[in-house]
Amino acid sequence: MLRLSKLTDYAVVVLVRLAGTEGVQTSPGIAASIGIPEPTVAKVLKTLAAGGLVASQRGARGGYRLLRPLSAIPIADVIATIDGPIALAACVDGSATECESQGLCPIRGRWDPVNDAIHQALSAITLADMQEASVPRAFRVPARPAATASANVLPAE
Amino acid sequence: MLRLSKLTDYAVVVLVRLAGTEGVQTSPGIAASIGIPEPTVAKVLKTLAAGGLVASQRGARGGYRLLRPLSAIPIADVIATIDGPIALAACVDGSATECESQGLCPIRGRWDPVNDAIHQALSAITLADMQEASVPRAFRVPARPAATASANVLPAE
DNA sequence: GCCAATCAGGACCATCCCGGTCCAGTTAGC
DNA sequence: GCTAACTGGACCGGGATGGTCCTGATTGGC
Repeated sequence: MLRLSKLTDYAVVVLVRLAGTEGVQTSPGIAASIGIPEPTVAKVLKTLAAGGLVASQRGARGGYRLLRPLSAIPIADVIATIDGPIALAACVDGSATECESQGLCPIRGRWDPVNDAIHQALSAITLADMQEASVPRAFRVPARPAATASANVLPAE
Repeated sequence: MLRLSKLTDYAVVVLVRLAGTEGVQTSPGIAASIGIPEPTVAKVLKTLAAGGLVASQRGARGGYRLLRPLSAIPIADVIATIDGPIALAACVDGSATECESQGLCPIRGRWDPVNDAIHQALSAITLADMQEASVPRAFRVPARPAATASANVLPAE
């Protein structure tokens, strides 16, 4: 299934959401606007800040803001920030864990080309590619001030 | 981390090992030769047989044999057989599970191009690509009959 | 015709990792 | 000084994964 962590999925949503505004946005505000539990969003944002994808402003009236435009953020970066370096299996050069049967394993280290291929593929696609097209126009939030955000981001339903 | 299941890793090793002989090989024999617990190898082989990558011969003197040369088996097939269809996240068209906040999610369904890119990358690399080159010559088991396999597959070193 | 070897297919369990929550601490505006 | 917000850590439960075992079906040999 090639499982990608759910946190990474959230991160993409959060980043796209963050791109919709010019000022900083608080994690409670973002959480409310995308319908993800607040502590989880906070954790994602903290990780993204540590990874240098977003900037954090502490204190009152603080929040997070995007450091680069979506078009300059390949998904590989997001995945690497949240999930750690992109590597398929344990049998990769970087990993410290040696597979126990390495003396017998006939293809040890051979996952590298596969990893490279995947890394290339993921580096070629940016968040902007994921955002544009086929997104319902209703959700293209156009730089709305965060002030009243928590009140009316939810479509009337 | 983009975790790939360990079973898939085993499957690759098993398939490469299977390619080293012309006749059928039993699962205990393969297990002994690659240093992986026998029941686990049996499970992998069963799955591979169900997926059409190997053929099984039941009864006494039965075993498994490869159906295609390694060069005709893209890793995407192995992964799909063991781990299920290649899909990164839950937010994919094929998945029946709807993400609960789909009304709010601004990029729903947008993982598809990413999945396609990864699928292409994995389809372009075959098991032969992973086997050849940079493998110690000692491990290039040259079509050795399975009869005495369990005794001397371990290179003297 | 019987027996042994081997695959088939399931149930089953333990362990690890992930997702999610919470708390104490720090910073910055008012 | 107080409050709002980020920071960093610990913490815990659930689910998936890896691994084992058992029973049955099939085939070849004696």
